[in-house]
Amino acid sequence: MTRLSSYLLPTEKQAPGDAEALSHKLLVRAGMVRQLGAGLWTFLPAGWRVHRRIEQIIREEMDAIGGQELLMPVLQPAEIWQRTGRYEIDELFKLSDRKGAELVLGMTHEDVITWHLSQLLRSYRDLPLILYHLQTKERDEPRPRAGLLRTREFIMKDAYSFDLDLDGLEVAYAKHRVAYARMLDRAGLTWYEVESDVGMMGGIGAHEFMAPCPAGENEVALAAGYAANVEVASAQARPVALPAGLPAPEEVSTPGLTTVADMAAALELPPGAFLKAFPVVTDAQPLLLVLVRGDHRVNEIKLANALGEPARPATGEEIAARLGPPGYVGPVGADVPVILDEAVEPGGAYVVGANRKGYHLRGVEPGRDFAFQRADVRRVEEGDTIDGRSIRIEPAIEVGNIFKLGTRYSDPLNATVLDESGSARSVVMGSYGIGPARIMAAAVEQSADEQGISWPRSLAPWDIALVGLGKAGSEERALADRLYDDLVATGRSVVYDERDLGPGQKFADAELVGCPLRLTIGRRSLEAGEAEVQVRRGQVKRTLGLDAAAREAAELWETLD
RNA sequence: CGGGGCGUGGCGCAGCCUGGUAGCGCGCGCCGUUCGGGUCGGCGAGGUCCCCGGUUCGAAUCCGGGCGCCCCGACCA
Repeated sequence: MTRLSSYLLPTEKQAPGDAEALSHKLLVRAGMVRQLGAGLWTFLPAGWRVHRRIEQIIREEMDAIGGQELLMPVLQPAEIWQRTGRYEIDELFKLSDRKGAELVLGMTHEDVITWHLSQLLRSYRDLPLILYHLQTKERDEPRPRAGLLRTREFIMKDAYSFDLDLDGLEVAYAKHRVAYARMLDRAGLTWYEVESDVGMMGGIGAHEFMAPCPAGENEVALAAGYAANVEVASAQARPVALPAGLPAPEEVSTPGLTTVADMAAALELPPGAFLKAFPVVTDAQPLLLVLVRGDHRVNEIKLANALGEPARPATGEEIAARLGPPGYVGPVGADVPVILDEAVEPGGAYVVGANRKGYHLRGVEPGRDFAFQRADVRRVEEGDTIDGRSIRIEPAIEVGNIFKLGTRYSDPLNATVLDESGSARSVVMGSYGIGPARIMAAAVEQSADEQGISWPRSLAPWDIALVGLGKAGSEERALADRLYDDLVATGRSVVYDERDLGPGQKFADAELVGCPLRLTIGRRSLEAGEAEVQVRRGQVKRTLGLDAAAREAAELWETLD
């Protein structure tokens, strides 16, 4: 029985003043969620219904690939995280109990599940295994933002696969890709799977599932047949018109010109005819010079992947000590290794810093005038191409991700099995996460309109909203009461608005909350013997004969997205 | 962590500069009205002005410290 007169659905005309993202505004206005603190959200009854529907879709698809649901604690011994080397992660909440024992709040569950499985797995005959749970995660985010999109506490479905070898992992990984595709299709999202960086999870391969929308905080590079997180994307750069070569580099006076834009204007050359120098420092290298075209940017993740270790920008002192004045740094005559981005033409004549304040060199040819190592370290740009197809970059919400972990966790936690020959082998693991609240926010972002939320059929808090007009106790209300019973009898979930409010408010609320179908009973229904039905998406209205209204509405619901 | 903004009834905001009875819209309660697109009228309730300290006869307002929240960047399994 869901009658709005006694249901906690606190709708608002105005969004919270500090809300920015569309999903943030609408989920609050529609009475689905309320904020408790930075990155801390309460799901109110209607919002929790949506969350639970998403969880159910996830469960069904996990079970379909043989996943077994379990439940692990949020509160975890610190020791396990110390053994895997993840205790130092800043986002990990740390605390101690009354006896002084150190604990953490789990931000994910690789460490715990691997610790368990290290005791439970004995033989290769125990494999393969897929285990999952839906459990709260706690993360001390540097900056929670955008309502449900980045929170400090959230529920995640995380799954873990255990196999004897990499071939087994590939099978489990492929199963999850299928399961995730089904989940997101069933949730009614527009989404794509992209190549991604492995990040702090460690491991040997990863994909992300992205739902494009303006509030997304990830950037995705897309071309026909290609999709990648810009963190790892590669593409063919747009060609640049380079000036004619010179027999040798030639110094030019460029006083006060330290930006590519300033120099491009002064020398009347395109920005792509310059080489920007980024001095960086790594554990292994005291100083490295990274060169990219003037119209390009260094992608620090791709750089770290190319170097095999993270790099940080060199300080002004480090640059001055080994090269020259910051702003005029260049590779010619520099006694440091040079990484040259692949988008730089081998025989081209470029302008570079002269390592002397107020001067640059022009006509510099990589290879002739300085030695280098090649690497793809630039960020892809809008208009780059892949096999001739132009790429675009758009924001997206990361709703899920999957990782090939390998033995990143089984090694330190001694999760081994005996193989057929009787020798111990570390199990090969995969890790698979998906966030119901992000799916919820993405669904709002992707399908809302001027009137409010417009849920995909599979996620709506109720299948049908029934609006009963007229005064309480009126004839049309009695009619609406009967239709409510008929609708419930069809098996569809129904929210019945029998509040003592005017029609405008009821319609506005119904559209804000966004159930896929709305049925209206009013005086008109009495006179004409029909109910009005409105499809939320597109707000198309038609009338149904009262006798068959419930059945026909249920049938219409079946046809919706 | 760097930069910016905000904190005043449930929600959205004004008042602060220039110290002196805390205001507006929405919402809420009651009465009447209306009942297919946020109806109209009347009456009414509701606020530690984020916290602590200081200045002052007097602080929402000025000063100091703290806390909280939002946005941009950094960061982000």
